[in-house]
Amino acid sequence: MNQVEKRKCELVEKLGIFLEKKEQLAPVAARIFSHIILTGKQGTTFEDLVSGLCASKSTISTHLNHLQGLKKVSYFTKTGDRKKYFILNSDTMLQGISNMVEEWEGEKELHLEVKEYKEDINRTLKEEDRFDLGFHDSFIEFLDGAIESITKLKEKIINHKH
Amino acid sequence: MNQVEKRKCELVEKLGIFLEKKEQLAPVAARIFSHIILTGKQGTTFEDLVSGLCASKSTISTHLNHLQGLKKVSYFTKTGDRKKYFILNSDTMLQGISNMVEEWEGEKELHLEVKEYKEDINRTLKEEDRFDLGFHDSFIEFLDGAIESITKLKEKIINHKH
DNA sequence: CGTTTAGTTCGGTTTGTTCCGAACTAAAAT
DNA sequence: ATTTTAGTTCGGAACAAACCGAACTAAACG
Repeated sequence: MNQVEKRKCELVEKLGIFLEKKEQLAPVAARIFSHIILTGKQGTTFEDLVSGLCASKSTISTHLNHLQGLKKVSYFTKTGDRKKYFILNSDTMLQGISNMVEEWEGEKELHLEVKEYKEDINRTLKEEDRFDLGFHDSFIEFLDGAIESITKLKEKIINHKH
Repeated sequence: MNQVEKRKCELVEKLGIFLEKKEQLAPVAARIFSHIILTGKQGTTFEDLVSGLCASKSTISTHLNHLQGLKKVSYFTKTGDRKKYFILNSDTMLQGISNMVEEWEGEKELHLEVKEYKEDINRTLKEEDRFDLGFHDSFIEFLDGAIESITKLKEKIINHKH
């Protein structure tokens, strides 16, 4: 293996570990995703993945289908060529951002619910046992800010594409 | 079980699921954490957890020690009382924020590394196969903004405490 | 028609996680 | 002194996840 390939492999592992957590994927699924990200527009074939990741055909098949189901990956074909060339789905980045927004909105809802619960309980407690609620307000404020700024990023990316 | 207890139980489950993902905890560990969060300053005893969460003593013991190891939970005691009263560690919120900052800084590093790799590879590719790099710059910009705004939140919380 | 290519499907093994029960400890209460 | 309280420790059961190999399909090639 040459230097470039080795560097790619290392980056696939590193990015794989990151994506495994962020996207909740199985190890090999995350590596497939990484490999496709780092190969780019030329596309990656099934065989590339089997040999590049040292995994069985069945494992690659299952996880690759899973990634396609999640709309993270798609493929193009070439005339007179039976292979599929897997590439990132064009809106994967936007999808990732939408997921972050959704997560944060869920987190905000939860903060509101917990805060409401604590407020109700506080009425039944004596002064010194009461919950502090300031943290919830600050955190919700922060989440609103984060949601706003990532929504701007989304716009920016959408505009940049045209 | 009365209405208030039932509401608490439901919220423990809901918050538990959230914390399980966010803090990478086992289900019962996340529920213990939730239960302690939702009990507040009065503190939760070992027995409260065993009966409230319907889990064995060994499970509670293991996970509670784990949470203490992570500095998420601590306890106070009362004179003439052998029980420990478990409460949130006072800086758990700040710790959570620090973790977010660290994660985002790691993500930024990774983006820079991937971008650098893509730039190097781009030199060897023909025009139409080259990677688009704009996304990385936009995302890094966003991360910088997010890091800045959560750092401000941290300051705010620290000041609020005095 | 037989063979190759490009995958898919299924059953099973391996590995890892999560929890429990039983036996234990150490201090306090009776 | 023995019982109770408040836990801890260890071995293993039960379940779930991740991966593999073998057998399969379906299209294209020779």
